[in-house]
Amino acid sequence: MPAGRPRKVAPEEALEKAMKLFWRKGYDATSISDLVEETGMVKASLYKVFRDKKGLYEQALGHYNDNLSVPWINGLLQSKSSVKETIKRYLTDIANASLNAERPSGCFMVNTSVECASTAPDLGNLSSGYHDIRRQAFLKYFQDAIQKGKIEARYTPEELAEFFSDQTILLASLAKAGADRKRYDTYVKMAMEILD
Amino acid sequence: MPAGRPRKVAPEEALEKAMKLFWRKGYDATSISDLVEETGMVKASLYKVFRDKKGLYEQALGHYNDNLSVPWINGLLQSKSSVKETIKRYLTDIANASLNAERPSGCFMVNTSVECASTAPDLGNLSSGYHDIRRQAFLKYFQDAIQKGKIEARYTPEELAEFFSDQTILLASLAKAGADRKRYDTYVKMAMEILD
DNA sequence: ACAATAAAAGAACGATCGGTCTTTTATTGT
DNA sequence: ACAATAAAAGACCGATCGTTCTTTTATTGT
Repeated sequence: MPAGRPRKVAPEEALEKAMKLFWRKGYDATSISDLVEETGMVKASLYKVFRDKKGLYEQALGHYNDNLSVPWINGLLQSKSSVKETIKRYLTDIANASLNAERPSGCFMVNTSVECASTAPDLGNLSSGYHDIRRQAFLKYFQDAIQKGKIEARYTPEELAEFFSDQTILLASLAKAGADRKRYDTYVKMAMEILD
Repeated sequence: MPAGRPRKVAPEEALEKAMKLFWRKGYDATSISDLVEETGMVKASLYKVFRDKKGLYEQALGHYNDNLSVPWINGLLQSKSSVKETIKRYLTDIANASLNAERPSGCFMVNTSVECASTAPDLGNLSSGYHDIRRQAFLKYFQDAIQKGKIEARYTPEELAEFFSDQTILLASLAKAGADRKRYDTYVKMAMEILD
């Protein structure tokens, strides 16, 4: 342990809580005071550790990608089920998460793209990069599936990756637009038709 | 003309300009000063005419619905082309609009849902209502199309309305997530498959 | 015990926020 | 000409914004 007064809150914990707050409220509507209250970390330390509000947001978004988005997709990639079952699971998992009132609604990456694309282009671009990572994971999955003959190649892997990766954006936004379980079920059923 | 000093800016013009600014920048990131500068209307008059910031936003969103969303869908309803052509036109029109750098990106209603659903629930609910109007228009269209035998009824009108109305949300968000023309084309081609 | 270290605690910064109020100016009806 | 009207013009409000600074306190190494 280094010299000096010990931290009240570990940076990792603070980042986790900041992520959830930004995810729920967005960039502009979340104030530094909100973040101090939520994380329990004192204001000066927030600036010391995370540089400034934008720095904290960037790290929160990276934390979301590393701890939620990427593991989620890796779960997909490693599934031993059929392609249809795997993709359907992915879509319904998003639906379930979106309808879970405990969680912040939507996807942090989508929220960022929509809110920040015009007003904070660097945050928008950062988010676009994470969208690309998700699409690349889908691409890898479909390339493998087609190569192994698990699905017939009616579309290229690139097309399938584009389509299903993009469904993440839609499903994440649906709850915010007022959709309930029934509307989610209808939508997922129809989107799955692309694999029939 | 009533007594008193005449308006520098007509309320209708101010509303139009306020709408575009809110649409582009969002609720929180748009300040009253921004609105004064953009509309040319003095601050006191903005408050006199539109009550407050939220009142102006509500009216701007209504203006968007009445002047952009509803006419757009009415154009759809009155199309004499085939269902597939009509729907494809609707989707590609959104893609074109989204890729047009002149326009604010995305759909004002979607932006509102995503930004405000958690932090300003009344604005979120207002937006949900307009989403419902759009879905109802699609419902009417597909009910009519199926009744007249213009498409085979593989899905109920409700399901088709849900699916294609929801594509609006996705397509509007795609540009914000960094999509280019090619990705739009791929996506639209695949979404159209639901009508094959 | 004591210097060095580093975070907590919280005061303080100028800028801007949404919103109101007073004063001036332009118009209409008489 | 002149009272009535209503918007323009802009000063002004307290609160809050993001950010920095100083002071106090808790810890480590000697």
